[in-house]
Amino acid sequence: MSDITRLLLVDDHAIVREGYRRLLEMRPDLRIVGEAGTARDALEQFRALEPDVLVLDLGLPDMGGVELIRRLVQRDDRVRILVFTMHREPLFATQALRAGALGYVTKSSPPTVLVEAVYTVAARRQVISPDIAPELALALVDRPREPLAELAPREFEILRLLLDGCSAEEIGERLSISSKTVQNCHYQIKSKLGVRSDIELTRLALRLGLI
Amino acid sequence: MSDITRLLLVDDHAIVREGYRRLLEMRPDLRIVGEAGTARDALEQFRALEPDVLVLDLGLPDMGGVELIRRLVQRDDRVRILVFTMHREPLFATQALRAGALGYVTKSSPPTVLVEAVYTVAARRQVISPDIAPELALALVDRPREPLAELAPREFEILRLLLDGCSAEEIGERLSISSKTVQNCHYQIKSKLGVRSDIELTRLALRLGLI
DNA sequence: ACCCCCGTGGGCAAATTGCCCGAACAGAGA
DNA sequence: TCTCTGTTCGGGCAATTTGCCCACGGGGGT
Repeated sequence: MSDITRLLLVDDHAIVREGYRRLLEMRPDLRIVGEAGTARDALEQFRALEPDVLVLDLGLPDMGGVELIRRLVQRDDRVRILVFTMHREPLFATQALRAGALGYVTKSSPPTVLVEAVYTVAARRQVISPDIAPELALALVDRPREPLAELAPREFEILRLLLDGCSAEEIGERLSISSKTVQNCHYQIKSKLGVRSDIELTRLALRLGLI
Repeated sequence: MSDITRLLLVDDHAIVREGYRRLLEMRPDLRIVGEAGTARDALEQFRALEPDVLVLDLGLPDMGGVELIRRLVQRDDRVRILVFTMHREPLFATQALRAGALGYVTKSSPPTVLVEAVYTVAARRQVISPDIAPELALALVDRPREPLAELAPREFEILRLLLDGCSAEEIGERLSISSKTVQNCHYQIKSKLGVRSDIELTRLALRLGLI
């Protein structure tokens, strides 16, 4: 095994990606071998390049980040994925880690935290950025059975897109599934969370920190 | 006046800020004189440094970005502010531009768009990133005025009941009107506020302080 | 082998939305 | 007074969505 760690960066904002690309490239033992702005692109490049670590932002335009993690893990459960995102909510972290990510670092973290986390994940060890670790721990202790835990990964994914204001058709297009499936899922979500209107759904999501 | 343009960067994600700091610093006639991660910090540094252009991300932790723009403009209406954000929604752009920002560029834009926009704003000219310009124009043609002022008193009343989670029938009973009238009203409200779903409606109400 | 959950979608009645319309009723102004 | 304009109230009706059913295929567990 080489002593150079090969990275694939996935982030839908090209400028932001360029930014931390430079940050990571300053390390002589890290090499960025590819970049992607969409999940489709990421999957393709991952197959072609076989990077050691995948640095992934959630919220890609064409597929949820969690969904992408699931697919990659399904293909090879030894993939090393470091989630690097702006989302500070414990829910996102738990979803991502449960899906198979090895690390979770927020974009609010100081630059060194990201760099260190890349090395940690490369060594197949788990890491959570310290700024959200306490909340994450508390959230899991306080409410191991919060309503959102009832949601299947896919439902969680679709919920996020719905909360972003996407229509069923838009979501169907992005995820390459029928809009009917999205509508069914929408119904399932409301059913599982015990709300009867989208307004109540949004307010619940607000209370749970999803917005 | 010097031919060097002095910039102040405001973004709550240090890593992201570092990223486009480097991008902008590659231009010899641009100089980043300061950075801030909070609105309070930004105000303080703006007073101290008097930069030519302020590059601002919306969604600071301590104050809304629009509110920060308002305060800066109130102090000196010649400030040159370039909003640089991930938000692609026309609502954010209109709010920011009405508050007094000179430019609005999304983080989905290619790097060169940001750089060009900085020069444009430095020259006191307005700029909108081309990826959202069409939607923004259409949104303004459709609804040129302040959103909530458009609502008739009755519509406002019904809006509040809707936001409380009441169904159309419940509201109809309570107000002694037909549920059909409530539904029509519901539609009128969404139309006037320019939202397409109840989820967007709820989030807009949230931003406007109705919840 | 078995079962169960998950993701996927068809089907279909019931409800809601989107957008048209008109009536009743005010207050404002010529 | 008589129009003009705006608000409230609702009917009508097509198009869409919701609520709830079912089924199929695949993975994982036991």
